[in-house]
Amino acid sequence: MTTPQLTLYNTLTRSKEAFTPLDASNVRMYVCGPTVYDFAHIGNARPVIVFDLLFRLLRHVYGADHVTYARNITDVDDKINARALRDFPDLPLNEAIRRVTEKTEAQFLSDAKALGALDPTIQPRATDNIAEMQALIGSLIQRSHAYSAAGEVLFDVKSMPDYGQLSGRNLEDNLAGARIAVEAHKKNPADFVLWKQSADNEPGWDSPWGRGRPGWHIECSAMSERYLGQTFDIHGGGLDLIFPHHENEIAQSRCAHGTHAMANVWMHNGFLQVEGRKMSKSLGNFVTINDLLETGAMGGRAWIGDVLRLAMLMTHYREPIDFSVRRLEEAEAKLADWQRAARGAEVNDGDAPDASVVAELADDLNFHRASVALDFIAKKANRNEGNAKHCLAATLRFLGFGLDSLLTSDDGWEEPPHIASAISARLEALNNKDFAKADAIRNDLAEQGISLMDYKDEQGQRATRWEMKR
RNA sequence: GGCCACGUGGCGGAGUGGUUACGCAGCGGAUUGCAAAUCCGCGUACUCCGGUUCAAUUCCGGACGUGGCCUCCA
Repeated sequence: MTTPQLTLYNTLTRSKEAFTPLDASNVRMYVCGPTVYDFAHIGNARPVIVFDLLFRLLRHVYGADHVTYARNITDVDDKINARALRDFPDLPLNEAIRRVTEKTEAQFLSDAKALGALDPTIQPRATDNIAEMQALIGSLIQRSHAYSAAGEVLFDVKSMPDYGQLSGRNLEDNLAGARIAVEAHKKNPADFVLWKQSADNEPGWDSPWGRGRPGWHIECSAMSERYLGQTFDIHGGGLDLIFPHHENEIAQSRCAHGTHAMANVWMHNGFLQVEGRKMSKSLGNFVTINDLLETGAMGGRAWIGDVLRLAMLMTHYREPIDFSVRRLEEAEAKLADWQRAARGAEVNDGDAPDASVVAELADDLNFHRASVALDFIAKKANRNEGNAKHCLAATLRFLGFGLDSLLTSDDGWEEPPHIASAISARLEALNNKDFAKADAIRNDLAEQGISLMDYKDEQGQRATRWEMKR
């Protein structure tokens, strides 16, 4: 099989580029993960899903053992401290923080799994990489890219001539905004914190610059270096992270290592709105992933992870999305169509996905065009052409979708035996032309949420299959 | 105020300097005891105003609208 050429949009150059890994035997991708202080909302789900799709594609193209995907867990942050103090005021701070971060991290991992995302190769925690961050800060100071002032260590943006490349901003633009509070101890208003001192009631680690904690940007520089190297292939995250977070990561990593690039390709997913409005707690349209999976927060009912995944991927990853009930319904109907068409196929994990679907994804993750190709395969499967059914099933699995999640029920659900006996009783009634009895059985099952579909099997005999009604 | 995206038929959504995807919903037909599912067929849309061009939804300029960043927010 020929290896498809990947093309990816690079924020750094504002254009689509052919992708060539630094080392095809170890393709390396870093994505900014969650700060674990609260439930992840539906907007947080987008990068999880988008970069999972890219991870799957990279594994397909370069081999599953030749891709390293790191997604961090930020477990040191002032919002976490605030949450810990609020929720566990009676516990020692460190214990309270641990409660908050462990619980939130477990919730995030369970959400990601429900969304069909593979585990990243590595999920490093910030608190396990404090020494690496300190080493990086030390080398920035040594190279005169950072300085101490008022108990903080700050990055000196003026020391980096091409600071601002990713976001297309220059220091003058930032000044023009004039909304950055000019702090007297900074050489330049755009200088940002690498290390800050902690008060006794704040979490802290000993360091050459006193007991303190890292700034927000330094952790990603430290962890990506540790796990992926000083320069790697792809760095991803949400659009909002371009500035300042990713800009500052680049500044830290390149200046600390004296490299020309931190990552070759920078990818950013678009934002989403909910029912046409910006998602916010005050508008009452703030929905978490967990709300969608387990409550009636949208549309008065719960939605399975597969449906959320498709609803998210229906739109190209760089475009804005209006997340709505109608969108969820459409995704659900589409996925049910595919699952019906793939029904009964036996697939194994390694079975190859359809080449045309892969080719569409290879063009900057054009999932929508891939889904058009899937529709085409589904149509062939419904007409029983060739191996279309198997191909469809293998491709759905490759894309991270369940094969019968909408037709039966949640994983682990077992078909009650009475369904099979009711169906055979109905078939017997039908063969006796006792339609009243047959319809009574059908109605009875319908009330239990089971809908029936009659068809002719390969011998031309009447047969019936069932699925869950949603 | 500065910078940056986006604006396609009822809805979703790709793409293209001229032949005008595709899906959902809707309509018609086939099939079915009736349904459901499935199959076949049917829709000439590209915010507005200028400009470039033989030709613009597609390129350029402007307007309007929506959103993002400039505030450790995906």
